[in-house]
Amino acid sequence: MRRSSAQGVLYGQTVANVAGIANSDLECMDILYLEGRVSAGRLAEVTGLTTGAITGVVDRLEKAGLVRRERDEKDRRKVFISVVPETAMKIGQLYVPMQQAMEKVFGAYSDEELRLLLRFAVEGYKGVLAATEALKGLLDTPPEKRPNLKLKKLR
Amino acid sequence: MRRSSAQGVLYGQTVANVAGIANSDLECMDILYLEGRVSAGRLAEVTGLTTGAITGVVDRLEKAGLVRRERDEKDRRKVFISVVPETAMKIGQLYVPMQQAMEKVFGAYSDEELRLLLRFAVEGYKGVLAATEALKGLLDTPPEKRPNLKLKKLR
DNA sequence: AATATATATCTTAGTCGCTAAGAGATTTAG
DNA sequence: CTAAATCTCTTAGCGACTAAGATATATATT
Repeated sequence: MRRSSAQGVLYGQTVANVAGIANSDLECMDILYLEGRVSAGRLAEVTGLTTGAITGVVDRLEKAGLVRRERDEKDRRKVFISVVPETAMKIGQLYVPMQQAMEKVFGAYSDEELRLLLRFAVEGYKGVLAATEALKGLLDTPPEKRPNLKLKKLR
Repeated sequence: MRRSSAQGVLYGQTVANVAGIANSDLECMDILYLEGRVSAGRLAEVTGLTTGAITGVVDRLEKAGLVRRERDEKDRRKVFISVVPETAMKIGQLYVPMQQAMEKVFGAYSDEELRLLLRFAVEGYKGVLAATEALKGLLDTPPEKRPNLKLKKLR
């Protein structure tokens, strides 16, 4: 599964490269697909980038016609980002090979087996989230018991 | 699963950040763990970086004491990279939360269910590889039928 | 109402890893 | 025994990122 994950990252890099956008830009497109309309700050949160970096990401994506900025009328400090479906579709096409490959993989399982895989996917995601929390904890609490590499402070 | 994968990438970024090395550096450490002793060129191949970038990666990792360069005595152009286990272990410790979380997830399944998950992992990896191939094919064969974003040529 | 504090995004300067191109060293082919 | 191929490293320049602070708007305090 680690290998699949690594290979999946490579796939994404190729897509970004071909589409002529940066990796982070594509990552943000992905989030926008998954979460829909999202504020700039939330993008920073989810990607782990600074808000300054997100400004750059959205600038590039907007110039490429892939997303739109929309000021929130309720809270005029906020900027919502939303994908422009017609343009974003072109990038989506580059994922067709991946989708087909996955359909083929999943097609080999019975409904009951798929239920197990779904359960695993959900539980696995919870696990990764828990691990992320635990890592943060590991970094906050124990002072000097960690690998004494030169630690850079965490954002 | 896409979400898990994205979150896993974030986890890795945090690890790299804390360890004071670049993302690509950590990715290479990962590959070195999985594949053992590997040539600089192979690292470039697997990561999708240029050989020049790999030189930088290995320079930094070597300076941090995480890997060693070894010239191949059979073919003296080649440079093999291998991890220094004692030092690399310190980074490995940062993956303990992830390992524990995964053990917990997998612990909830019977042997038979685990066999299914293993089968899925193997087939899934094959699928991702196939998709990568298909993507390359998609880029080579049809000339102008692709998303007409400004295409950067592929490495 | 007026001021202070907090929040959300953007701006700027500087840093760092990456690519492209080519150099150096070694191996393989003709 | 020269020529071409292969592998790594070097160099110059570029572009995305961070850190810090500026700007604009919202919320809390008096």
